[in-house]
Amino acid sequence: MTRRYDPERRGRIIDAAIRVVGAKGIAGLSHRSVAAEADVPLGSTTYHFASLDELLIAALRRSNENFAEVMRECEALTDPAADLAGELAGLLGEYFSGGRGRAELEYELYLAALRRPALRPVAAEWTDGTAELLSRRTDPATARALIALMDGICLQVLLTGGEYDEAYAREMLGRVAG
Amino acid sequence: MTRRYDPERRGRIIDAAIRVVGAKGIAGLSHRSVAAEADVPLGSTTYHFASLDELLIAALRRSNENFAEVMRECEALTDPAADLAGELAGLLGEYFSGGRGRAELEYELYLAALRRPALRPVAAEWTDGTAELLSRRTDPATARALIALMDGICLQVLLTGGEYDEAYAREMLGRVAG
DNA sequence: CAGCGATGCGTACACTCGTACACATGGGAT
DNA sequence: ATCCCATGTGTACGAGTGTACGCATCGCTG
Repeated sequence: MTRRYDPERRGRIIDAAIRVVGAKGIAGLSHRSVAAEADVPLGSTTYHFASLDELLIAALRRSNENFAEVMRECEALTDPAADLAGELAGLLGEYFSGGRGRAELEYELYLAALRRPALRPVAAEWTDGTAELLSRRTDPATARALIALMDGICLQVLLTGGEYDEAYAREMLGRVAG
Repeated sequence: MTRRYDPERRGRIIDAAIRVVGAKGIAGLSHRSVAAEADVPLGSTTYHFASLDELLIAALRRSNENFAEVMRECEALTDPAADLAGELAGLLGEYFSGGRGRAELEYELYLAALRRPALRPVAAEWTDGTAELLSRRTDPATARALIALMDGICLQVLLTGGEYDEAYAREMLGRVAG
């Protein structure tokens, strides 16, 4: 809003919340744990975010922006000559290459919308935004199905503790893309 | 394992846990809330399930059995003449027809494996079992992809608050099935 | 420069939770 | 018949939580 003594404070609290969720999961997220991680007093977190849901909304939105940037950087996605399925499968490969940590964190925030209606609009923003990005290469319905399949593949890896198989992902994404 | 004064007690606690998760989510699951729902004293829940993870494992396993039974009942899944994609899309239609409650509950238990390694083997059991069932109609890789796509479609419905579109699901499942 | 609202800070309270533990009881083994 | 242990019960404690509230401090506004 207007000026603040510490204009960065709100943002630093969001960053701290993301680190806390990454380290301890949403179950470990509390006003106090965030305050400690951000090195601000307890009252400061409750002032900027009246409820934990508000904080989660901000964290999910930032997480979405991070991923969206990764996809925008992938120029090949807009190149009509490139193999769309292969590009997407490669993207997921990079996504998992840095360990499960990042994927776990971002999916945990995303999946939190299941039980928190307040998060659903933000989750929908991400789905719609990504679908629009992919719509430059296919029709909207196919774009949504590609996202669904990517989500499902990631979940199988994350939930069962398996390994990501890029060739398999490429094959199946290719079938959907047609 | 051997005789108990109340041989049903353990089972009743699991049922109560499922009801609690359905009503308040995993976040609302505690030894006390389960004990109240099952109408047993607090000490009884901590005796049968040393940790909440143990209780979640039992609940997820029971939830899996419920869904597996639904799939077994669907004889068309083994009929080589039937349209596999159409059958699966119809199955999901029934799944959502009774409201979001049941799907929310079962997915919440399933997704809990993301942050609880103890649940991953149980989640993997479900994936493997379903894949095996579907393998009577296609190759194993395609079976897994069908499950992934179904998971992704369900998630899009549940996370964004949208409606389930059976025709769309059938079309996309058909592309994967080939 | 005076005042006022936004922002920041510290503390206290009521509540829930997991856990531990002492004790009761019934059933199967010897 | 006796004993032992799995099972069942009640209570207490310490830790952690959300929330509220009073006070401090800064910056804009008039």
